[in-house]
Amino acid sequence: MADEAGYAEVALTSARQGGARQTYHYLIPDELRRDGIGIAVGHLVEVSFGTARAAGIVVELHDHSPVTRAKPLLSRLDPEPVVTPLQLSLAYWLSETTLTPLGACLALLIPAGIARSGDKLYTLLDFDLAVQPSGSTAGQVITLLHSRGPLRGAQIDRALPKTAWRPALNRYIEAGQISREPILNAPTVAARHARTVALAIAPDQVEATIASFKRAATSKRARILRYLADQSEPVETTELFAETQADSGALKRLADAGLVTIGSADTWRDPLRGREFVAAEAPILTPDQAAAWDLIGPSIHARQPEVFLLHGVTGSGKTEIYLRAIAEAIAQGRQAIALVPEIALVPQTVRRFTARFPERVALVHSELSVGEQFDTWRRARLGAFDLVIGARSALFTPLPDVGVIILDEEHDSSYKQTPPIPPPYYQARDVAMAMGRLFSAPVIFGSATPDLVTRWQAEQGLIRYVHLPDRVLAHRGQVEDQARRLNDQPSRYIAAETRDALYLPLPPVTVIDMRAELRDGNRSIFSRSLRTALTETLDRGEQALLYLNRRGTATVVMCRDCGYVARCPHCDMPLTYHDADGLLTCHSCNFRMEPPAHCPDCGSTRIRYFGLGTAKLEEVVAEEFPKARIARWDRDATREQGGHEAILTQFISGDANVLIGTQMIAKGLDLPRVTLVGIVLADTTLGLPDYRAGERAFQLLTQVAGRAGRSWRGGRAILQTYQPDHYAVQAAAGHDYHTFYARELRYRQELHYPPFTRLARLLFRDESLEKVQRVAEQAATQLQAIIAREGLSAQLVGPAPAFFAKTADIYRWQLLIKSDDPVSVLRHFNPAPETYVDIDPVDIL
DNA sequence: AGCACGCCGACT
DNA sequence: GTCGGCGTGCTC
Repeated sequence: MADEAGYAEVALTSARQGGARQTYHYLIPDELRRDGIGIAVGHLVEVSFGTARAAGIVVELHDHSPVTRAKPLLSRLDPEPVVTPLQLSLAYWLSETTLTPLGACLALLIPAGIARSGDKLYTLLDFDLAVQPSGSTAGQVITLLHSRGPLRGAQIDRALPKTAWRPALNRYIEAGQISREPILNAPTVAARHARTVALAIAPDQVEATIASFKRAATSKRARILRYLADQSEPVETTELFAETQADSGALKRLADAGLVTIGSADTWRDPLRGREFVAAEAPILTPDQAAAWDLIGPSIHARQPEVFLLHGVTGSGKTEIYLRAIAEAIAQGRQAIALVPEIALVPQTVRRFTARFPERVALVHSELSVGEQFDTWRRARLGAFDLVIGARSALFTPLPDVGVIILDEEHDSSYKQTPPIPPPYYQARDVAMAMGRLFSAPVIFGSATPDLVTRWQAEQGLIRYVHLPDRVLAHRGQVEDQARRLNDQPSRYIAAETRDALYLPLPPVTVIDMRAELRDGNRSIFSRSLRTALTETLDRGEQALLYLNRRGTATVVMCRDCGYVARCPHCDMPLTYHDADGLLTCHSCNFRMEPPAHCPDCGSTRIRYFGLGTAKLEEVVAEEFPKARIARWDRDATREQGGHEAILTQFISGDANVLIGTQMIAKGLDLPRVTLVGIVLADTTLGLPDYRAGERAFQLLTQVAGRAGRSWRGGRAILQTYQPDHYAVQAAAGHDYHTFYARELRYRQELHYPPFTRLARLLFRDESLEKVQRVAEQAATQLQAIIAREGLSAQLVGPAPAFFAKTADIYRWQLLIKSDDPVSVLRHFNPAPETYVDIDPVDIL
């Protein structure tokens, strides 16, 4: 066709070239324009880039090329476009708002396994060379190529690690003795096909056929035929062999005799396979929930791109609103996305959603295998799912028509992609809102402790605020049923009731001043109140949660005589002692060493272990509370004891009655038998030099305290601290979001922090302290010039060493930009390599 | 990632 | 006067 565009504009997605800032134009050759092929926007294509091959996505078609020498496009890698037009719009938006190359943004939208990388293929042409291999680098490569045949660069790298073999080959390549060709690696995933079997004869002929066998009724062949006679569809061979105890030999004989036909079928790798779902019915809404639904429901029905903040304490029934919203979107023939933090840790969350929507649900998070990610992506494209549950990356599932997007615990920091993983450093809340506009779909943010910025946006009228003030225990019938089985009297514990729903008070929180405990001569890690409460709880046969946000045994190892503190030689952070292996460990880079017997500075043997971690806490509880059966849930325990689910199951089943954990235990767990929460030390979160430290501490402490008393048995929390007057501690103890919000907002305004400005953070990294400082200072100079030239309103803070000034032998400096429009400030800034540009960072450590 | 271009030190 | 070190920037 004459009017067909002749050039494709391509954004490169290959891992290495994904950082290319521009897009590139390629000539579409005639053979790719013939019938049935064609190049369209969204196609994944192979191109030549420099001397390499690369993969990219077509983002636009043009009649003319802006460059004179456009290379030809080499091939189309997938017959279907891999991104939809809407997704492409989203990628442009992401690229502009995060200042990340378009190719890197598009790479988020396609499964890891199909974003192929380029390499070079090396072939030995002159076989005489191999006869006398020298010990040189080139000789080693020649020997390798001679014995193994043509190899890719990555294969030679693996055989000769840390060898500069590439330049050594140049003269052999020039002499025509070795060839070097650019190639594109094969995808690391593919559709999985399974062999299937079906009966080739009529089912009623089976018995007669079996009778004609020499060894009759019990043979493997007879079992196969009888099994297949009962099936209406072809059966996968693996299933057939498992069911009949037959093998491929017997099957082959049947196939050769023409009694069965062997076929092939696409099979899907499904992360939810094998889980049993118990369907649950929607309960009647409480009056508060009904009021909330009256606002949200019509918006979904009318396909309004509105954003709601659903503010409700733990247990106030937010999930029921989410489930209704999902049901409404599905009823419209659209799909829903529900994001939850820490999905890999919390199977409970998945169960609550899948119980209501047992069919057509997908689970998406980065811990899935490449094959599972690929298959989930393919099925989503085909419209096989109504609901996608997942971590922030689930936003990019290619659903045809998204009808609602839900972010549960919207304040959670896991919704922000953060260095050091590759960019774009996007905030899932912002992406969700952009998608809501693109799809014309409502977005629901839910939290008991909304992010200050979200709450402020609601106050400004940018987001609609919906409040669920009370905690719902459950519905009357359900509670009475449960209570009867447990021989308990629920009415004793219930504060108020309305219609069908029973309400619960929030657990009272007692703040314990640990300085006063010390003054009174109590040097234990347990205050007298917590000790008494824990004893009583265990005596009553109930469960307790002990929270401490530090792992290990002792967090500081110090010389009593000179004050020397054992520090990581690579990160300069104090080392933590772990009793499990008897080693000092760096929690930043995992460096380990034997604890010193003598002080390396003064030679003293008076080395003491201070500070408290979860491992030490476990020891102390075991010693002092004979009735305690302890489960510990932190990163160390998970590694040692085989996974999150095993530890949780131990506690939920009642095999353990005390759960000790770090912040993992704060997130989304519903543990109805917990009646006591002990916050062993609240201060660890408060001390960090970050403008969000107060907010993070408040959110964490409120969440942990909220784990208590989620059944009619009630509950309480005890919060131990050395800073009982800190406003975050006080507000968390009173479950008082509004006072915290007002106080924190005033502080942000005074110090000029978000939401009163926006931040961008430049993080510079280098092995040399001098160089990193120089690069940071040059960046500051360059930015000042840009700000002056463009007449922008922006303020630079720094450059200065970051709080974590050195990690794994890399020095870190940072520069903050405070501006209402940091993107404009940075748009013309050209960052040096190893510089992270993070707009709206969630922490500045 | 490669490869070219370019600007300073050790050699013919 | 030339070879070669690897810092910087470009690849349609």
